[in-house]
Amino acid sequence: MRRLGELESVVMNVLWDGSDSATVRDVREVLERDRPVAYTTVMTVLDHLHGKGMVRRERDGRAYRYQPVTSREEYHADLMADVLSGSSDQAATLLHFVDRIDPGQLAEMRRALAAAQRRAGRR
Amino acid sequence: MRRLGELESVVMNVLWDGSDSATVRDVREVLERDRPVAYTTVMTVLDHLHGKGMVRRERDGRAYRYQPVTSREEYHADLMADVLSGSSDQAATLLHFVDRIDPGQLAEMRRALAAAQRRAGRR
DNA sequence: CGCCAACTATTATGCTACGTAGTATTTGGC
DNA sequence: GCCAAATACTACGTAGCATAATAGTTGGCG
Repeated sequence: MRRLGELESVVMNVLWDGSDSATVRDVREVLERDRPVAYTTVMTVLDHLHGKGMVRRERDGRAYRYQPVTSREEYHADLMADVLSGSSDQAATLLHFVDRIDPGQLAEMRRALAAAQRRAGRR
Repeated sequence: MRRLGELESVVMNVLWDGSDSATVRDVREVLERDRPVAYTTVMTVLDHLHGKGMVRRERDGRAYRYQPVTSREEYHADLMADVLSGSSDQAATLLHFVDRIDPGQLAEMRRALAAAQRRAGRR
């Protein structure tokens, strides 16, 4: 999966934070709260994101409406799975991984595993 | 944590595959099996890796001997932990994550979690 | 039904990281 | 003390990203 640049991440977060699809104008309005940015800059970034398969778009009058292909959490999960699959010793990597994360996250992980097991059992 | 480039990854893998520390010459010899590469190129890359904190080095006569700071698996685990900590909803991310990995890895994860729990209990 | 504001498409420029390597300088051992 | 081998310094090309200007298109209103 392609890595995102700084502005690309910011734009994705705007889309993820928004309740539904957004136009270039919509995204730009949010960005403008922090700093000036040209309409075409936002447009180019959204076009890049579209090229990377991060967003879907559809016509709405003259404009496109953009929306994320995956949720923010799915995206992060994909990234994590990518890293793991790139490891030559996944078992060892997982051991180190659970070593690195704090107890709260460990508990979450146990819960997630239990849920996965339930799903697997039902199948 | 800094991301690695293509050649940087190759060089790290040479170090990780080697049993002990390696000089620029050593690394270059391995790389030359696949393609020609200048001595200074390897040197620069190792210097970059040193700058990124990926390798440690010590003098050995005129040369440096390089060795990885972390194991390959620790590195991958760090990357995964980085991605997770960058997520705003880590519980949801973990849920998706366990959804993405195959049953064998799930079993590994359960084992890793159990080991972590044992360690935590002993403390 | 034609115009124009709004939007997209195209093109361009600067920056940074990386890959690549040449040249200059240092140094350890014979 | 010399010199081969190593490092230090410098440089250049490429690619991705941030940024945006300009050129072209179009949908809806008057």
